[in-house]
Amino acid sequence: MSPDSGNKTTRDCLLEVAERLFAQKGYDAVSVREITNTAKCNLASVNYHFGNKKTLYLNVFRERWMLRAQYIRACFEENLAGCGDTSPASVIQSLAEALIKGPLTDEERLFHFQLMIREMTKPTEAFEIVMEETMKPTFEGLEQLFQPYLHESIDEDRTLLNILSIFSMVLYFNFARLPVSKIIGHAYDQRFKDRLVQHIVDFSLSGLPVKEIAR
Amino acid sequence: MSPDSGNKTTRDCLLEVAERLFAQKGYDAVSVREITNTAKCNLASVNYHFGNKKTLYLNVFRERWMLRAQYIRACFEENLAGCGDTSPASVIQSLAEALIKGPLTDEERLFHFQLMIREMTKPTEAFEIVMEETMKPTFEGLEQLFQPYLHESIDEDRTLLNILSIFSMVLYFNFARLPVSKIIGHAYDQRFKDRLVQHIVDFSLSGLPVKEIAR
DNA sequence: TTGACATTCAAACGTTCGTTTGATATACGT
DNA sequence: ACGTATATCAAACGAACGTTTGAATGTCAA
Repeated sequence: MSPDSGNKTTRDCLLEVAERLFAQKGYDAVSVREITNTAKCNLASVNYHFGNKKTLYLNVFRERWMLRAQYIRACFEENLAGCGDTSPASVIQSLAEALIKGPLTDEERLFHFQLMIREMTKPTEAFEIVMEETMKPTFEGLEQLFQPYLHESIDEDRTLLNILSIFSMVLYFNFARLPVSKIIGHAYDQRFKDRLVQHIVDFSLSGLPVKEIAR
Repeated sequence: MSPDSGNKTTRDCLLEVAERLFAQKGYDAVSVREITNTAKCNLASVNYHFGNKKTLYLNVFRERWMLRAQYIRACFEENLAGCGDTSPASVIQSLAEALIKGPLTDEERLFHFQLMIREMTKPTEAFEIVMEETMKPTFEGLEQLFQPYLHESIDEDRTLLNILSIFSMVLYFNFARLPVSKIIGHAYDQRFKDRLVQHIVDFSLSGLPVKEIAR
């Protein structure tokens, strides 16, 4: 018997289903039975293919989450190359587009950032993967890109805070779609995403659009 | 037998312990036994005082989370009154200080935002409390405060996006202390919090501190 | 002192959990 | 055709779960 529909292996099918469920509900709220029932395979297959539930969760990050992170990064670099320059405006635009519109489906993007948020609020072993192999390298790259354009008086710490601020916006608008929709008052559709990217670029470059120089 | 130490009632003690554990681990990762053991009271007391585990969780929001939200709001209004004006700079400064340094202890603040994040990633009935009774009124108030200072061409939606962006920073720097510390490379102490408030104000008003007018 | 009520307690309830087992089915080199 | 390795299966394991029970304790007005 093949798992689920299609020609995927049981192992891959388990990873796929597990990612969705872990992202939606969190590790503890998902049972092995729910995973194997959804994947239409036997209860024991989780332990057969991954040893235990915890290792399955870890492999979701190793084999699926990391892959998506690489897609996003590749998309960012492609976007940036298409800009012709590496000005802060181009960098932020490329980054926001890769993260908000990017190469992933809406569903994948939601899962990706939900898993990320879960690891940040209650870190497990997967946190190291997210942190060391994705965030740190990305942030260091951004730091290098921004550095030549920032005032000389800006030290490394302040640059990092700036990057973290941009990141916090992207993160928030990705995982908190429900509250964002509630506040804004309309759907999280393609038009809104375009607007969001533009907003993130504008805000990151200029902050609030205030009238006077009360800055 | 009184629960825990001190003169608190069993009920209050349960709420206090439950808030801490739910914030740290999430609803499903905390058992009723862990709560009652930590609170040094009987296993059955959760069901006696609250009916069931879910209602206890809900009451953590009703009786504790809402209270803290009110403290923070009061602190914000106090800060703003002390500024003498309601310019965006004063508003953001007052808001950031109330949320980052504020009237709560570091621990309380962490729990507060962890619970908030959990409701945003996987909303339960408590989400309505967070959203309707706290976030929406706050955001509407901020909108009113910012409106007169923003360019006439800025519509309501863009103002809300600006507010959400400021909020996303505050939220992120509050709940993601671990990754922030890892990225920045030093502790989340008082000095850092001062610096954080200053950064949030600066970034919200001006965005990235770029050299030229590449804006 | 008594009776009524509120609270705490140890023990048990039935259910679900993650994991293990041993039998069975399938695939493939020899 | 055979033997071995790989994969799936139904069934069961003990442990932990949320909840219930009924007796024991404390409190206080009458």
